[in-house]
Amino acid sequence: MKAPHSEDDVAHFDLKDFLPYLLNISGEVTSSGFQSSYKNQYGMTRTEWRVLFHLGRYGDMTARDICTRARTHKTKVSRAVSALEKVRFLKRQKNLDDRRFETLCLTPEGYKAYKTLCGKAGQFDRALSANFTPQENAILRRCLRQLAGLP
Amino acid sequence: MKAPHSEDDVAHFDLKDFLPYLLNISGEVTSSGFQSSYKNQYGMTRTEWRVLFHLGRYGDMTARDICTRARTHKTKVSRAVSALEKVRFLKRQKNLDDRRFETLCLTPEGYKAYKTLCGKAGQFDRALSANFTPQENAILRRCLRQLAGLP
DNA sequence: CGTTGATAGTTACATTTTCAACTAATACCA
DNA sequence: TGGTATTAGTTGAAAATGTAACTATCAACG
Repeated sequence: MKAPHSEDDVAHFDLKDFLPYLLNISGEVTSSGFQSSYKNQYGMTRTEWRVLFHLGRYGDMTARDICTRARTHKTKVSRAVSALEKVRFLKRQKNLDDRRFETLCLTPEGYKAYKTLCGKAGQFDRALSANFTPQENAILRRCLRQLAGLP
Repeated sequence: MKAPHSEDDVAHFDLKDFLPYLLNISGEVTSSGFQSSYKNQYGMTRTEWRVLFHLGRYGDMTARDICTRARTHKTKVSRAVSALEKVRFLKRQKNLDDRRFETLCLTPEGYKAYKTLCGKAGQFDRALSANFTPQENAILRRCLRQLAGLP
C-alpha cells in the first residue's frame, strides 16, 4: 500500500532540477533576450517570428504544417498569419484542388526581414553556445528536440 | 567590411537548432503536460504553481525573493500571491523593520497542496528523465541552469 | 445524391501577461 | 532636516493567449 505522495518526494524534490520549470525559465530568459531583435525593428510577436522563420527556412507551406512542425496551436498561427499578411510579409494562395488549404508564401519584403533576422539569430545562438563544449551543445539540442517531440 | 547579415547565416541557420526556439517549445510541451495536475485539481495558473513551490521548497520569503529566484516579473508574482491568498494557501506578514516587505508563508492547506503536487512533479520528472542517460540528464540540467542564469 | 464525419482555418469570449504608471516606505546625502 | 532617489509591491489598460464554438470544404459510404 502506497500513500498518494510519499514523504520522500517532499524531502527530495527540488525545483531547480525540475525539467518543465528549468525549460520554461531558460526559454523565457533566452527568448526575451532575442526578442528585442524582432520586436523593436518589426513589431513582431514571438509567434509571428516563428511563422516567418518557418516559411523563410523551409519554404512555402500551409498553416497546418507550421502548427505541426512548431507544435503551436492553430489559433496562434492563424492570428500570426493575419498579422504578417497585414504588413505584407506574406501572401496566401488558395489551393484549387482542396480549397480548405491555403499555401503561405513570403513576399520579397518578408524574405528580406527573414534574412536580416537570420543574421541576428545566428549571432545570438553562437553567443549562447559559446558557454558550452561541442559535446554539451550536441547533447543539449538532442535532448531538447526529444522533449519537444521534434524530429 | 561586413554586411549586416551574411549569406552564410541565411544558408546555415536552422530553426531546429536555435536554442531559444527549442527551449520554448520543449518548455511549452512539458509544462502543458504537467499543468493538468495543478490546473484540474486546484485551478492554479503556472505562476501560482511556481510561487507555491518556492515557498514549499525553500521556506518563507518575500515576493521579491521569488522574482529573483524564479526570474519572474513582479506583476506576475504579485497577482499570483493575491490569488493564492484568496484561496487561503498563503498568508502575508508585514515586516516591522521595513514595512515595504511582506514575508509570505504557506498555510497548512497550502503546504498540503504543495506536498500533493510534489509527488506528481517527482513522478512527472522521473518519466521525462527516463528518456536520457544519467550523464545526459546531468548535462542537460547544468546547461539549462546556466542559460536561465540560476545558481 | 444526401447524410455523417473529418479537416483547415477563423472568431468570440475569458483568462493571462505585459507595460507603464502609481503608492508607500526607506535610503542617501547635502 | 529636507529633498531626491530607490525599492517593494499594486493597479489599469492593452496585448497576447487559451478554449470552445463556429464556417467552409472535402471524404466516405449508404
